Amino acid sequence: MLSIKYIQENKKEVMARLQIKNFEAEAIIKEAIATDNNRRATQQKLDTCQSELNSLSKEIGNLFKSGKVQEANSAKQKTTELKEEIKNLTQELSEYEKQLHNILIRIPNLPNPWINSGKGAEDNVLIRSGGNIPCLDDKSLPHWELAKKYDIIDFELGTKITGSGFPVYKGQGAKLERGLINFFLDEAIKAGYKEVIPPLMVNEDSAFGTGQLPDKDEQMYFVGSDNFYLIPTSEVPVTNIYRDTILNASELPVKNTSYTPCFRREAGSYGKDVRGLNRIHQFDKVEIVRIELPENSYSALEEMVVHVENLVKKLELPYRIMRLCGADMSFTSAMTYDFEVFSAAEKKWLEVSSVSNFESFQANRLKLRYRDENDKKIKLAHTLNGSALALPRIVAALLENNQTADCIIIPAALRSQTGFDKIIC
RNA sequence: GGAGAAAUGGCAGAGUGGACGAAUGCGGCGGUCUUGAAAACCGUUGUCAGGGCGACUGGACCGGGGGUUCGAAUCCCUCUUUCUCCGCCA
Repeated sequence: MLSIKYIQENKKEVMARLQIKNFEAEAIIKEAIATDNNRRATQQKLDTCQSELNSLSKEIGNLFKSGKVQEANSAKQKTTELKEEIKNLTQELSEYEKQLHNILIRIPNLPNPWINSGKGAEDNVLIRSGGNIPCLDDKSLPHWELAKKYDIIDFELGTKITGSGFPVYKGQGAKLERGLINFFLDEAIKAGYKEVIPPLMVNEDSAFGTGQLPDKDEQMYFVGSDNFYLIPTSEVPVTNIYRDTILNASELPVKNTSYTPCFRREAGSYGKDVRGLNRIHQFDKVEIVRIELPENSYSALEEMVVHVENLVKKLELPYRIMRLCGADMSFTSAMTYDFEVFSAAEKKWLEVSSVSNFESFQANRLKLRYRDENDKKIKLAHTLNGSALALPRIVAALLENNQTADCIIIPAALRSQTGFDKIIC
């Protein structure tokens, strides 16, 4: 959420930058400013009334003490009207606050000034690419068939137990999954991230804090009996560790990593890229989350990109890094890099990571602040996160790219984790 | 799940109707002393949204919400959380 103060002070700039996200801003910005002006005027009136009541109350107290009961009682009558007005103004103020809040949460984050607008995914900017795309012969199989051939991932069994999109990993498949999780966690810890294991369900406040609510509630599984949401990413619980917090500047940066399963309903995406592991309802992901001083957040973003790049390099996967254009960026992001790996049998680029700087957008919702060492003022921190990495599509690419006629070769970097160097029948 | 107790500033902990945004201690920050440090002493030290160019200024906040009252940290209702005991249990 953008802060209303910033909007008030930088109206033109805000509108211009929102345009880059193809967001029609003029009407809503005007509405926000008008509502804020009303809010402030109401608060001023209310403050005056309350001040009057306070001093009247003091007077009454003094009158009673000095035994002037008659005068005290007549003074009491004066408060009736004031109290009525205070009641009305309080209600009015809370109405304006609610209104303003409802407006502000509909305004997306400002894209970083470097970002070009674009029309969609086709306008994303290729930053770097690496690795070699393998040449597979005609008999190469897509990963879902490899999964069946080697009996390592069972989609039908998951459908029986739960429903579609809940695969069962078996034998070497399970070990590969666990090995990848350990590999990603170990790499993150080596890079200075602290591992945390958060709850897999969050309350409404947390889901709001990172921006999943109110708009994306249909993407999350909801446990109605307790009003909890199953996390769609560990970004939600891990970032919310710092909700309603004021950190000392010396505590920054905060660098956390966490492995969790992620749960996504994927409502509305049926039939689209859903074969095999490409889009499933429960999947494993290792996430990196950072809280930074504003002046450091972009160098942190670059560091995170390098970290993720090293992971795909070590896995020897062909990859490319795209910087998203305004039109393709998420509501909450100021700058996002997507990582894609090439899955050779499907002949498709698969998104395996998204690394974003949210600047102060999440922090404002979360009330995540720090004390500036120079002017001692409390300011919003910057939050960033990225997948490092999401497992299913990595597994898909590993299976497809490394297949031979009778086995699947495990990349060297992973063998100490899996304990085997190839998957066989 | 049953019974009881509690929730106050960074922490500990006082405060049961007005002078309390809140004693005191610890911690933090600044200073005096010291070659330096410690100790001692002095000062300072919450958040939120306002008004004012500013020095400042008035408002709200004692777990959340509601109520009683001229006036609430204090009384009442309700919710949440924590602790203790009992029951059940990985």
